[in-house]
Amino acid sequence: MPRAGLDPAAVVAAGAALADEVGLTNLTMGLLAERVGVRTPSLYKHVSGQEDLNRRIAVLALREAADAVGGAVQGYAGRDALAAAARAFRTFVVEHPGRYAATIGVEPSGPDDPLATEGMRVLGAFTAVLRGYEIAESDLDHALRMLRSLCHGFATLQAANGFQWSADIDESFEWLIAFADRGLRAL
Amino acid sequence: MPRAGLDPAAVVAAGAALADEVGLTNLTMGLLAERVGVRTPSLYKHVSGQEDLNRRIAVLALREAADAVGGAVQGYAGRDALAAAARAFRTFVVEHPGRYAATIGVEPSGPDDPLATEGMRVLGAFTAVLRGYEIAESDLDHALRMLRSLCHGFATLQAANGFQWSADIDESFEWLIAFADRGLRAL
DNA sequence: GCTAAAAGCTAATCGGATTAGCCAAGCCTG
DNA sequence: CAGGCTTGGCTAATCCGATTAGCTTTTAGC
Repeated sequence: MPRAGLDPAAVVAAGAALADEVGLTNLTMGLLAERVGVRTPSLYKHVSGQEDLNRRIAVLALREAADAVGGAVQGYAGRDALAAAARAFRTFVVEHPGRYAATIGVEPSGPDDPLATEGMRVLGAFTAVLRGYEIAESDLDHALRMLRSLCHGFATLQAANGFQWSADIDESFEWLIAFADRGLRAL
Repeated sequence: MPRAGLDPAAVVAAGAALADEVGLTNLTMGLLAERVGVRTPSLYKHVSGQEDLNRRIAVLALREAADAVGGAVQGYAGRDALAAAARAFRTFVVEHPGRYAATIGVEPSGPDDPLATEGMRVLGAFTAVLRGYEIAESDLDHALRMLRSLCHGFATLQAANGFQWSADIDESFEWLIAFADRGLRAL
């Protein structure tokens, strides 16, 4: 019986991929074990359980989201930066619904928790976008929360297939970006 | 052994209440059975299983949300209506996080599904709000999605304790309402 | 080559969901 | 008011996924 050569990172990556494919709620230890070519109990050599797995997937997701959003914003400012960030975020959520779902509801245990660190990086990327607008210091937090709510809400609704009707979803999202941009410029 | 006098509605109502208390993910058939004073298998005389229970809780939640938002809007227009609707929605989600969570990810089986009906009622309430603004027909759907994303995103982030930092959450929400109002009036 | 930690495995336990099958309560009819 | 049917509840049993226990083999380091 040759070793599978697993390590926590490989297990987590496979778990995240599987969550994207079958949905986080259908991600089972048995399914993941099968995917990585190992018997179920062997997974416990790398992650301490389902909760731990979920946490690690969440950290991975936040890191990737932060990279995506942060990278997309590079070199842009104002409306272009806003559009790039929003698009990158939504693309990430829609393409990786399972791992993004893992980030919802997990709470960092403290300021040193990687979960907190990566979460801050995502916020940092959006904060960078806001710096391109003339926003009063007192409005910054609120604007950040607005942006976050908008992106999170739209992306999760789309990922959950929550938009049934007529209008084109991409078009709605672009409309949303324009709406937010006008509002932010008017502050 | 006297009868408990249960019926599907009572089971669903208890399930929704329990979900709000302990979180939807911790809602277990055993816990619910205990709550309604019956042994676990007896629940299956009223709901066909966990998935069915979840669906029914979702229908209940959407009905209540539609009632809350629709009722709050009565007699108001424009910014007042927007504020009333948004506040009612957020209050509902924050006070009933469990049952609202049940609405996420469930898909109506068809146009006659009560889930679809009640969902439409919620949308209808928000659509009524938008009628108080001068919005071009072509912008209506987008504006509705924007409003929905904003409310859904903010409420779920708050319910998941997703806002860690400094600024006051209620204040942010009021800021959000004002932001949306200005944007909608500028259309 | 020797050894100990690491990584797999099988077997067993546990808990929650669900099903099978039995029984009593309540209602409706004659 | 008894008989019988339907309904709601119960116990026992099954199933499945998570997790733990304990054994074995690989393999890095000496």
